[in-house]
Amino acid sequence: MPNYWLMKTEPSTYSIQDLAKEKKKTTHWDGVRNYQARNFMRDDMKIGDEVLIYHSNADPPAIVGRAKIVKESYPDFTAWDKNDKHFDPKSSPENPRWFMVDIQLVEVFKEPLELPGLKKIKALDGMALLQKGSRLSVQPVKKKELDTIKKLAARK
DNA sequence: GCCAACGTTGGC
DNA sequence: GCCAACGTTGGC
Repeated sequence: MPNYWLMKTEPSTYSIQDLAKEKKKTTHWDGVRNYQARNFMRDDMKIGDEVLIYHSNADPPAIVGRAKIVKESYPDFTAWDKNDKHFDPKSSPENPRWFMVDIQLVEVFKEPLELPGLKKIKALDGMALLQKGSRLSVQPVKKKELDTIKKLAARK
């Protein structure tokens, strides 16, 4: 039983267009420093799981495409790098605190599904992304929600 | 740039 | 273990 996910990124830092330029369109999703998000990546993400990519702090914020998990969790080594923005002195190679997965781009939506529009879709009412105060950068998505998103993306 | 909603830290 | 202070996220 595959799972479905949504992962946020700030396009000014790393956008889906950046992902599209990567070798094999694959990247490691580093920098997550939230325990709940980490647990999803470390414990629940399996190869082949589908992922929606979301641009936060964008104008407007939007779901911009899809990816899939191609490598299951392993330690986020950027946490050990003093010069990294997400350096965490409490994480070490012996006792890693943070984890990441590799994802590969599947599709960049022709037109981004913008947040204000998504809010109007009844079928997405319960979606974690649309809940007030939801800040989780890695969150589960229900099958029904994923299907709705795919349909919306295909319609454009 | 503002600020509400969260998450984390650390004193007690 | 409580909770105030502080830091971060992210829409607007």
